Amino acid sequence: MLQLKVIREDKKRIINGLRKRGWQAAQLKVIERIIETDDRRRSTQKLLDDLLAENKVLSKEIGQLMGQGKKAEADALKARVAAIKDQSRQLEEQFADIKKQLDDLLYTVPNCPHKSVPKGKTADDNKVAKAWTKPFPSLPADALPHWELAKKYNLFDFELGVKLTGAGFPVYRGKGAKLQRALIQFFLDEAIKAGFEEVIPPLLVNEDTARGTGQLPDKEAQMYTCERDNLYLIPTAEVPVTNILRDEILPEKSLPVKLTAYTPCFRREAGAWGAHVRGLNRVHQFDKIEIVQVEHPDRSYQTLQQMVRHVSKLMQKLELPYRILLLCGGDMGFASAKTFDFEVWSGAQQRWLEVSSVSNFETFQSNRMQLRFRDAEGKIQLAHTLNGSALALARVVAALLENNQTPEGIRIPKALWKYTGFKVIS
RNA sequence: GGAUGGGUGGGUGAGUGGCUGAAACCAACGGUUUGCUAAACCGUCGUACGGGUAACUCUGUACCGCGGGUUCGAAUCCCGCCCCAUCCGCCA
Repeated sequence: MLQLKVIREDKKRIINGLRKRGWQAAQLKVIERIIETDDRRRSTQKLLDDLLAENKVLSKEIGQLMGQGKKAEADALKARVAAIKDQSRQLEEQFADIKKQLDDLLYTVPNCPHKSVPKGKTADDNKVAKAWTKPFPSLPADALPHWELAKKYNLFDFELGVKLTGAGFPVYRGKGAKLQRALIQFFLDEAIKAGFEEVIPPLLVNEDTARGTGQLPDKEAQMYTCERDNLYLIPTAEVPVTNILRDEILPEKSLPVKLTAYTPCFRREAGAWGAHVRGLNRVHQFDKIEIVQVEHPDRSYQTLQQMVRHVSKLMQKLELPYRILLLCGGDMGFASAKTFDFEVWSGAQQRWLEVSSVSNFETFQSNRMQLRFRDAEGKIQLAHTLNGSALALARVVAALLENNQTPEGIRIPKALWKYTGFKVIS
């Protein structure tokens, strides 16, 4: 969530930012409400603190009087303390109430877009940051979409997944499974080469962790839950990996923290089913390699660019036609200040598929998570968090299969040969 | 799942009702000494939210797993919850 201090001191910038997300005057009123509520919180706290301070002093006096055997005088003070207590109880309730109101309001405000983020409402307003200028792969007229290719070459099986679990849980098999594993290994190796430390986190997380990265309360419906144990299946490795640093105060010299993890991701995608979701285009369980960085605020936008370059390199090595979009305010995620999406061209479907999203969250996550560092002057500041998919598998596989189909079989890009052990699927 | 023992600052760990935001030690940081390193010595060394200030200093409150209760006063006593460790059972 946004920092109160920033909302108060930088109100204009925040309001302008929210306008870029398409916020109207009526919605923007929440900013004033937040400031008013915070004013009430402060004045209530002052009253309460003063009362408690008096209480403390009197209590000490009573103790001394009792020690000296001056019982009558002590009793007189006790009466005053009792009155204070009544009052402070009331104030405490008020204070808790105001604080809750304030938090509830803060939870409704998304991150303020960076100044370079274009204004816009929907995906149509996104800017192409890097277009694909080379020709698309030329496929035969009877080119098959990946779900047909999967049947033809026995690579994965949706019906079987339905039998075992339900729709959206594919079973990969044979060379399809091997390809999956090869990609995971390839992506991890590339991340490690780029200086990320690999971690293998739990796939189930507790409530605090889900709250830390903002899945709770914003995206609760997106997650699968284990109610009995009060745990959540992770929708992305971002959740456990970023939370590794929750409630930490890092020394400045340890920045940036660079972590990577391969995990399956579980998403309910409730209500998201419609056109264009056949095959691997949208599934409930998919594999993803995530890269996470915790960075000094002064350097986080350089770091964002560096992460974009890393993902670009992956695309190039896999010989996939891709483009990079700079998301407009209205299409950005709730927590993000700036996001680049990567899309690969899916030859047989003749459409772009989103395979990566690289974002700078600035202090939006770290504020909620209390992820801080001690700067050169010894002051404690919130760190910036960034993350990106590098890469999400299912759709990459879809594009790979479709784009590389030939009459002789499906060509595997050279970069993967040493991982797959085969050059063609036939 | 059953039994027992625990949760205190970055770590170890003392603390049973007021003198405790918390001893001591370790780690860390700064300094003295030193040719360098080490050792020794000195010093600093929790967080959050307020008030005040031009600013540093100053100042109030809260926090000893979480929530509630008793009391003039709670890290300390009582109740509920959560978590952890060990043993047994089960098991990859």
